[in-house]
Amino acid sequence: MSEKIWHLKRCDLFEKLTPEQLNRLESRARVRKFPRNSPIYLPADNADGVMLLASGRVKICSFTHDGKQAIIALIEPGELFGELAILQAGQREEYAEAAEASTLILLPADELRQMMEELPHLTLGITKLVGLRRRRIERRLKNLLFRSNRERLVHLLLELAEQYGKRTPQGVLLDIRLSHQDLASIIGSTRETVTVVLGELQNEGQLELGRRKITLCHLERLAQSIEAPVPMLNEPACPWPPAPLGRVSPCS
Amino acid sequence: MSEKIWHLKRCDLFEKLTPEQLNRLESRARVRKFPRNSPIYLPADNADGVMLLASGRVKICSFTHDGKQAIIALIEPGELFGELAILQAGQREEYAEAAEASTLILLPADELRQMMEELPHLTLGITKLVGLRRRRIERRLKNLLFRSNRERLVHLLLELAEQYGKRTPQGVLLDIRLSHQDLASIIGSTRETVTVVLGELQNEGQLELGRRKITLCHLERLAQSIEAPVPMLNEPACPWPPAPLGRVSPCS
DNA sequence: TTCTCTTTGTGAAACGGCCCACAGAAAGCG
DNA sequence: CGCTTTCTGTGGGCCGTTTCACAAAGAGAA
Repeated sequence: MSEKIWHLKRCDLFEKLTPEQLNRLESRARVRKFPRNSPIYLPADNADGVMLLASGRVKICSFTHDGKQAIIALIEPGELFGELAILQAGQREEYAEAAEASTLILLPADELRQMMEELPHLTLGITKLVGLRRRRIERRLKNLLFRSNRERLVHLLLELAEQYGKRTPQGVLLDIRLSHQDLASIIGSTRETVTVVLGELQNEGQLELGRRKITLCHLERLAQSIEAPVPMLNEPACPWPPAPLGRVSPCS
Repeated sequence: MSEKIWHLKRCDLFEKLTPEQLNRLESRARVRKFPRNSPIYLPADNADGVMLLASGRVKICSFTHDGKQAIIALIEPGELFGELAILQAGQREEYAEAAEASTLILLPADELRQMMEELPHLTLGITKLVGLRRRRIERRLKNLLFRSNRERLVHLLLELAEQYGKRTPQGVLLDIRLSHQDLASIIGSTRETVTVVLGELQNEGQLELGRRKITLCHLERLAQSIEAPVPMLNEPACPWPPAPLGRVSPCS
């Protein structure tokens, strides 16, 4: 029980709740665990709850008519997902799947709705969350329209760098395990094309490939090549990363 | 002044406000008119207000690196836009342009934020608005990924039918004047390709083309051909600017 | 370790869509 | 009313992507 509360408090949205409110939310929350690659919810399921990811990693996807999957978003621990259930019951248009073994906390939508009535601040927080994600998706839409596969891929890499990038002596390591197929599912391309383009970028010295591992050597050059702003990394430890002491990026 | 209130009350979001609240909002609102094709706001502008479209039609767009424009959304009278300014001041990523001569009401973001603090119901309404649009855009994203130009175009036509379709003896008329270039800007294609695909669809008897005018003859067949649900038309029993008196929709 | 499944790499052929160039038709504007 | 601008229609060459087929290497499990 204290475990649930601990996770709830970790989520920005709930950190300002009073202990009573937290207890109330906690009493109606349920913890569930999902093994790797198992579905968390399907479009056909009734959307009556919001999920808070405690640990693991979740993919939000939707099936295309020809059986491929499109990845809409990736969810990290501490993030909420399936939050549109608050606004509208019924069915979802997407499904969620555990990319890794995951633990999550289920919050009943009706409870949240009720709390939102009483706590304008909470509602505002939810609105911001929804709005932020909308902005993110609008940006993705814009970056998909009219752009070549190469440009889309580079855009994606920069986005991933912003969220998952860790500075290392070799460059910025994308600290998330994605296969080429996953990348293709995000940018709407094919696995082969992604492999080829990544290979090209490696030959150009812009990045280094490993198995399910990518290190960007020249963030600035990459960004420049598609006329995008250089992303600022969101590194957990030190907010604005003064490079590791005594180290200078070895990129020529 | 009563004109402003009249428009405010027509917006679902504000219909539950008390007269005092309405007056308060009204006193800080400003009316502005824009000629056809003039910019309403630009990405560089400070995002300090939300707009309510009173009459006309607005395009929400963003420029691509190579100078093309991507149309993100179309706004109809009675709809709010630029609403993300409530959540986050600063700059927008998109710009708005009057597709026709338009009148709109400017609501200062800080005033709205303040009212939202006091009126959970209003906040909930805004959240729903943002969420609804997010869902719409997620659907578009899904429909763009992995689909051919033809499929994307048909999808768009069906979407437009849902929102702007009017039944006529010949079929469902899309009651919105869009050029082939506009359609291309929405689905991320080229003007020529849109022209060709529309021509093909006409040859197949699926639709009839006029200048900036499209009539879908076989909604069901069209929907079937891309395995999409048949859209149900949202025919305004009482359209926003109430139709001129003595006029009845001529739908058979 | 050994076996199996996933992931990555590569090449050839076919196709779709883009770009460019041009022309007629309709609509707006003075 | 003419004139200009916008919109639509059409064709050909070209480049990027997909598709398919196959192979090797790493990861994970027993």
